Amino acid sequence: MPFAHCLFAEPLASYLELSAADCKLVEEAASRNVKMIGPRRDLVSEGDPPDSVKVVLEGWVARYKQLRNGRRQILSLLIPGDISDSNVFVLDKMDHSLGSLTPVRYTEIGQAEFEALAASSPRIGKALWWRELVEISIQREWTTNIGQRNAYERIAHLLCETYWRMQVRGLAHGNTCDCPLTQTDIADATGLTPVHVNRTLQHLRGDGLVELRAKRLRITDPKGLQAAGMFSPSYLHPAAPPVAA
Amino acid sequence: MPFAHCLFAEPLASYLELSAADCKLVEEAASRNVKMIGPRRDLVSEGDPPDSVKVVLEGWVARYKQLRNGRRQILSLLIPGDISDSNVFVLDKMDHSLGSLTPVRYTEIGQAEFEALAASSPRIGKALWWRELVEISIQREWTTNIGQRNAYERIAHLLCETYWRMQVRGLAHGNTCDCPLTQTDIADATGLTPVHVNRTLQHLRGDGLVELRAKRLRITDPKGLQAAGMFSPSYLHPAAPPVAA
DNA sequence: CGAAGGATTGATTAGTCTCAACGCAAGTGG
DNA sequence: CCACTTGCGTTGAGACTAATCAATCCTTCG
Repeated sequence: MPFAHCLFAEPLASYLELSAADCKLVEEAASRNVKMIGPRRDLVSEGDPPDSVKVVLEGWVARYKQLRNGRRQILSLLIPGDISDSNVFVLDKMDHSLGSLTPVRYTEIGQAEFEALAASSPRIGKALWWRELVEISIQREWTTNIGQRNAYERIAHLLCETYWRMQVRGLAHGNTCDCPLTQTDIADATGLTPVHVNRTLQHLRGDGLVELRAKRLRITDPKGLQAAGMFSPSYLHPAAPPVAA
Repeated sequence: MPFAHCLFAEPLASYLELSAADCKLVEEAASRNVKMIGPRRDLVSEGDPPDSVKVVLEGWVARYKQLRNGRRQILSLLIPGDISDSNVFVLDKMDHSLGSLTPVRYTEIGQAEFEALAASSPRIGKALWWRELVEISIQREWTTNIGQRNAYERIAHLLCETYWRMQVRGLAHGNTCDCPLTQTDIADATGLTPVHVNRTLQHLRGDGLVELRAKRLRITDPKGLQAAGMFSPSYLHPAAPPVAA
């Protein structure tokens, strides 16, 4: 299944030069147990015992926490090719949920299979650690984004990061890419109100930096947007091409 | 060196029942290359190539990012027994810094030694993954804290978490523990201003929940503070005793 | 004793939230 | 094929949280 190969094995391979044999192992693991789910549904809910690692093949997934007072925080976005936490098995239960933003096609890899995969080659094991470190690195950047930047900067940063990640996966075309986020999603990801997100997006649009309409993101001024969001991609630790400038 | 044992090996051991032999390995790794550093100095700076894993033996360390506009975000706090990221070696360079808040005694474990340790026993490897997952879990909670809670709740949550972690390590006495954070540190950790932190602490104190004076934290109303901060320790995935109530 | 860092206070302003309404487009059922 | 529904985006007015600026106080320490 070339699709699974392209999106799961390749990001790992690009960093670590996995051997053809390694790639085959990864590819197989990611094509064994493919599932589909509709939009706005939980793949895993808080409290569930973690029983498998998920690999997103198609569509977007949000990692989020729901608070008792009704508010929710989106913690991260999983785009095609992303993996939910490696080795979650060592935890007793999920402290957050994974929910689809779109219809999603994904793979589940069980504990035994995952551990076999991780142990099958030192390079694969290392690649999985790398993915995990990049994930925590992104999480730290989000903490910083919400803690230190104002609405305008936050949203600019989020959109920059999103476009950048899509583009590294080969999912961008020119200055545009899919982006199924609603303004409410953006609000939940940035710690703002939907109303304020709306006004801020208008502001960004008015400044000629980005447009976000009909589930598509178009970056009209890449340099400007990066500057506005104080975005510097080093925290993504990419073995990757620079953004189209 | 029983101290290193107690603070580094034991947290791992408590979760995974490391064998005596495993403990010895961990203990040895953590006592080989001990260093000291004064307060308010960087152990590692952004941009440095990561060459070792650090284990905090004594004192507090903050993981932080410095922004160009002068603001800084404290990303997490390392208390005695904590490790900086396992396997950082797979990254090209640090995207944040580690700075001491107090005089700190710590250990550096180089790449070869660390990898040997991780591979020396499946239980140790698993324990290191567990630590890493707990760390990312805490980071997610911080994102949520800053994104969704107001100043009063944020600070209550931070102090709850801090006390809880200290107490799990055996570093609390009754309802008090050391806490070298200045109000400016708390501000940088919660995305607030020092001035507002000051007023909010007065508020918390006035409500009889906590006191923070002379580098000591005293929780005067544990239940109340947990409620105020919406604190529930499940995200710490503790194999641990409940907080003194 | 003087210096310096940290804590505290006051007055003012800015950024963001809240509440409430309305618009628009796509999908659905009669 | 049209009327209704529903989800999402947009707008306005007013309230409030937290930021800013600036000064003073307290404590610790050399």
